[in-house]
Amino acid sequence: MQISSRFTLAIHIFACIDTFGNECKVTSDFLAGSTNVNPVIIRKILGQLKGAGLIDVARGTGGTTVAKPLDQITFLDVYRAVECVENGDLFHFHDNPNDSCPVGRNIHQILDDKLLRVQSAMEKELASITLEELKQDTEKYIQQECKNNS
Amino acid sequence: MQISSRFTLAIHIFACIDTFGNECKVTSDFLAGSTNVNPVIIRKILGQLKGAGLIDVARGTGGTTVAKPLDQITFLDVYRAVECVENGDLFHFHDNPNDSCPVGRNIHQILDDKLLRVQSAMEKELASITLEELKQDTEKYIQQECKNNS
DNA sequence: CAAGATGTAACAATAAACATTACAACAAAA
DNA sequence: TTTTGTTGTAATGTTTATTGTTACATCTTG
Repeated sequence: MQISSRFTLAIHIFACIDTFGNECKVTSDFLAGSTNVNPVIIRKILGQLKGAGLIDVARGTGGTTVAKPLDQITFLDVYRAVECVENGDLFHFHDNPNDSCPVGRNIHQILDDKLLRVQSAMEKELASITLEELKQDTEKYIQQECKNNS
Repeated sequence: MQISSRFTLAIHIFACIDTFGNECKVTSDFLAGSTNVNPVIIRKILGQLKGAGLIDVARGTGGTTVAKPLDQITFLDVYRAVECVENGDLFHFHDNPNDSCPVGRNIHQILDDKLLRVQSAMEKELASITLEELKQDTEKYIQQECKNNS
């Protein structure tokens, strides 16, 4: 299965805060409009991002802001915050390999480090992308679009 | 969500062929025993591996063999064969970002290449592991176990 | 032909994602 | 202080993919 859309949603949320945060209040309804996803789903993701210390959400009055400098938040932080994979493991292992078979008994010994290598390679790349880069690119593409329409 | 256990099952299957292929016939029932997974699930995976040209399955008589030299099959080949992710995309993107929002309209432009970078890093690592390495390690750990018991 | 496999269809069970309604708790402005 | 708009969250439903299971036609060889 694919990695939950919670991740791309979370990134989309940050792009919205970057773009609209100065002009207007970024509420869960606003984000629901931009992403085309139910506001309650958005609020759940906001809760996870808040729990990870990446954003602040204003109770009562409403609105979301980023809690840390953008170059200090990576895609990996976001990925981990929204818990895309259970237990942090990218690969789902079959549950009860047969203990009385030499292969079944040793399959974890054999495989686990290899799977971890793959997972680490992926996470390393996630860690190399910051929200600052996201902001730069978001501005770039939106401005490009403006030029094309003038 | 995590990547389907079809992948680790497929690798487990190859480890069994490596280990038992010379001594006995590796049938779907045998593999079901070692993995502790239903034979029909095994047969479906065997069908996918066969479709990708990685193994031969003997109709009627039964039994599975590897179709290519082990150092010419990578974990990536196996991963792709068992179709762990839809459409080949590791990340699930929310379906209909709002076209009338500047961010919603551009989110794919902004994100797609970054997601691809991450996916490629992961696939590159998958491609670096061969079934030859798997076989070596399988033998190693099983022999280690024998020593410990003597 | 008989025996033991594979290939596959059909259906059930489970689990996670995502949607939706509803409402209490909250903070600020009127 | 009441109103207004928002967040937090529970409860429930819908959908989709996974995995399990039964059943049986098909195949190969002895």
